[in-house]
This record gives sequence, structure tokens and C-alpha cells, in this order.
Amino acid sequence: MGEKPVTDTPERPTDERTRRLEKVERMRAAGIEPYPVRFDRSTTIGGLREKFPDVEAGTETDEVVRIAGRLLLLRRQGKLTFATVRDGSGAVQLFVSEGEIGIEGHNDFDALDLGDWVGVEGVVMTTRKGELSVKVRSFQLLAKALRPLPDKWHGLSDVDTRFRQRYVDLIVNEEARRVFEIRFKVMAAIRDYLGSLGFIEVETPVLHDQAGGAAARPFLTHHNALDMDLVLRIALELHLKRLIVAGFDKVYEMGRVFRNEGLSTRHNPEFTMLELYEAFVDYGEMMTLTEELVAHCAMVALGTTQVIHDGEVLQLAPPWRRLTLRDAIIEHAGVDVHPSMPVEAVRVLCDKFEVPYEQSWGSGKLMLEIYEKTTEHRLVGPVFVLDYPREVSPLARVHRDDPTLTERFEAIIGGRELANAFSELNDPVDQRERFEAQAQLQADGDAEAHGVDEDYLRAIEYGLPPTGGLGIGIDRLVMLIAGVTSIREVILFPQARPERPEVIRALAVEEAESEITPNS
RNA sequence: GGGUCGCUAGCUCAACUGGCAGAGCAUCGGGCUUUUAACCCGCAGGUUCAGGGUUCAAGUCCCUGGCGACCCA
Repeated sequence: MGEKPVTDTPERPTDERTRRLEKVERMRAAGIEPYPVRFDRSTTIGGLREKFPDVEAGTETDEVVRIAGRLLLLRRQGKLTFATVRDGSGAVQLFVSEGEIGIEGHNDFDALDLGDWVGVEGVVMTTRKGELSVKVRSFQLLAKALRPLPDKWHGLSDVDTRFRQRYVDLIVNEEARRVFEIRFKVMAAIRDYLGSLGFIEVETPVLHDQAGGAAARPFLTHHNALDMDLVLRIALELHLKRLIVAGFDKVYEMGRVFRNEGLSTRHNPEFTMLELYEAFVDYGEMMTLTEELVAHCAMVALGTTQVIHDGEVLQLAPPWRRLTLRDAIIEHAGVDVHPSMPVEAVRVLCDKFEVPYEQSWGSGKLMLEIYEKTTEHRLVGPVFVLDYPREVSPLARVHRDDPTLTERFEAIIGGRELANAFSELNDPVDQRERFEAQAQLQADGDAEAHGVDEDYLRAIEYGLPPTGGLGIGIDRLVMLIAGVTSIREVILFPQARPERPEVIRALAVEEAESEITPNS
């Protein structure tokens, strides 16, 4: 053995860790395996609680159970120890008495550390105070924890550590577990709901040879065998619409997309999108579907369609208010803007609202910029904002009543875009023109614009039926329903910079030292 | 990218204008057979993010860097 304890990230070696390592060695020396292969449970803790919901205080049943979980709290009281163990379904108290398992057994139990995984067998009972407990008859260490848990009362609150070591966050912070339970319920509710409507869930490629379907910078990667650069998808759109061409009436995909942009409380470089497409309908149906789907998710996850956002109660139950982009701007900025206006006139309005712009932008793009600066953040909603300029909507069909607009809406809740949908553009000639306009923007240096997707055009030249399409940011939906303000709270392992360089440096120093004085 | 704030024991946090670096929890030792963040007594635990500077003296002031939070673009 080396002369000093093994260090590893992120902390320096702790006495606690060394102590527990030594404990592991002692156990092995005594013939006890600290990491046994398996443990047969008779029930989960949740199942146990379900079976014994209401046992009178001071009862000892004749039911013997075998449960397993992580040891979270220990309360030793002389010849009696109370412990709290938790598995994936819940927590329960262990009642460990010297009278039941003897002095030696009790001391062995006492040698367990907080954080250890244990399996126990015992009789179901309640204490004098009525706490459901398992009176331990025998127990077994299932996995030794080497690192101590954070403070049992305050938990782990350092945000950076919480996200980097999410496993610890989830062990000790009830709120973290609550948020992810909501996330998983929401995702399951979406699949259930769409399935019940006849939608088919599909999976399309993550690696694309060309980015498309949204305005965003992609991540670049490289395929060695093909010797070609690829991008990670920024949207699901173009593949899903190929599937509508293929003859699927209703398809959806819920999956990860990647956008090469900054990190913030609202942005993580990889996030989860739901996109769905339905043949023969327009954006009106998409509105109905959106409000019903969101309300359904809230109902499943929370049991109510009311959510609290920024201290205010929002009602998600349909119907949601609908107003045009133009009317929204009139309402909140007090000016009437329309893509048909001369660009000079719209620039004057941009100046008035201190909206920066580029010379290449037309009235439609400027209109959207004005909306984003003056109006969007004030829309508490839920509200559907309809009819976006054609210039900023390269995949949406032209509005049936106004050739400068498209049949597109965004759902806004709490000042943020939650969903984006259109009557899909299915005219291949028009689509080619839009792509070419995007390609021009790209050539002019717009890193978020993309070129002509020839295969997509070929696909819709086979005929894309009239189609309604919808995209919902799942992370934002979960944030809304869970009532949290940072996207990192709803992503299990949010993006972070590599861990503290001084740790790496310290390890490098140790390596250098070990070269000078080799271990004997 | 700009601004503000933060980084102290394993965890959560203190340390007034520069003057011996502390508490609670966890750990360790002792006590306690119905606790619920159990409790009581005692011990130990520190590269104050890193590096440099000012000073008799730096957790504290200055500079550079790292990581993070919030606000702005």
C-alpha cells in the first residue's frame, strides 16, 4: 500500500472516507463482504406502507418482511436504536433493540454508517407514538458508502455541487426528488395522451449532415469512417414531416436537441423537445391540442390545472386567450406594426423602443424584434400569439388571408415561449424559396440560418398533405408545472464547466511526487 | 461580452473598522430501551478557491486567474 490515502475528486481525502475504507478492510478480514451480490426483498417500503396504512400505536404484527434501503438517519438510545431507511418508493423506520438481536448484533448495527445500503428482515410494528417500523431481527450491509452524506437538516444547498453531484442532491433534497417526479409524470402523461389520440412515437436521427428546422447554431462533430462532418440536430421537424409524407397520419418524437448557445436559467445546450405532426389539420387544431395537452400534464402531475408562477396563480385549463401578434404589440407597445409596412417606418419604431437591428432585416423580422422587446415578457398568459411574419417563419405556410404572414402561433406562459406551431408549409416551390432566403442569410453571416435541404424538398415533392405541427419545450413545461425558475432544476445533469482545475493540478503534483519517490 | 455578489471544517453557516479562525450537524469517545433534525457530556477536525502584492500583522485590503449565482446585452 502507498503511504498516503488515495485522493480523488472533488475533495481532498477526508478522515471520514479513510475511516470507512478501513472499516471495509476490517469487515473483509472478518469474512464479511461489504458489497454482497444481492438481497431478496419481500416488499418495497412503499408497498409496506400501502399494506399497513393505519396500524394502531404500540402494535406488533406477526408479519415478517424483508426490505432494503439507504440508511439516512440514526437515533441511538442506549440499548435501542431507531433508524430511517429509504428505497425508491419511500422511507420507513427501523426499530433495533438489544432485546431482539443481542448486544453484539446491536453493536454491529451501530457500526453501520449513514449512507450505507442495508437489507433487513423483521416484524412490522408501530411504536408508542404510532410510527410504522420494522423491528429488526437480522440485517445485512448491502453496500458500504465511503463518503459521508451532507448535513441531515440543511442538505446540500450549494447550487454548483447540487448539479454536479446530482446523485447527492437527490439523496438529501426532497425538493429535487419532487421536481423530477413531476418531470417523469409529465413525460409519461404526454405519451399516454398522444397515444390515446392515435399518435405514433418515432425516433429520428440525432446526427444530421445539415442543421435545419429551427434558427440556432448547431454543434459540430465528425464521423471518422465516413470522414465527414456532422451536426447534432437542433430540431426534430424535418424528419417528422418526412414521415407525414411517408403516410403516417399522426407522429411525434420527444427527444433531445442540441443548440450551441450560452447557458442561462432558461437555456441548456441540450434539452428535450416534443414535436408532433398531424395530417389534414391546421394550426387551429394545434392550439386546441396544446391547451388540452398542457392542462392534462398539470392535472396528472399536480392534480390541478393551476400553477403558481412568480407568486401568481395561472390557470392552464382551456380555453386559452388567442390574439394576433399584431394585436399583442398594439396592446402592450401601443403601436401598430405589420410586415407590409415600409421597412423605414418600422425602423423608426425600432429606434423608439431601442431595438437594435441590422440593415438586412425586413419589416417582418423587425416586427418580431419589437414584439420580443416590448411585449413577450409581459404576456403572463397562457395566451396564443398568432400569425407571425413570413420572413421569420421559413417552415410555416402562408396565411390564408394575408400573404405577408404565416399561420403560426406561439403559446406564451409567464412571459416565455412554451410552444411553437404552424400550419405546415407543404408547397415545395414556396419551401424552396424560403430555404433559399435562409441560405442567403447564412451566406450573409447569420450563424443561426441554414441552407437548402434538398432531401427534404425531394420528400415534400412527393406530397406533404395539409399538416399541423407543434413543438413544445419539455424542460420549460416541467419548470412551469413544478414551479421552478431555472432550467437546471429540471435537467438531471445540467451542463457545467469541467470541475475545479486545482483538483486536477493537485493530482498531477501527486503523480510527479510519486515519480520522484516511487512507492516501495 | 458587461456589471454586482459569492467561494471559510465532510455539510450548513459565523468571524464589527486588518489583530489568536468559530458554531450547529456529521465523525470519534462516554451516557441513555419508544426516538422523529432524538437528547446530554467530552474530543478531534482548517492550504479560509489558487497565485502574487501591501502590512509588524490578511479570511478581511489590492492585482491576476478559476468556479458559481444574479442582473444586463
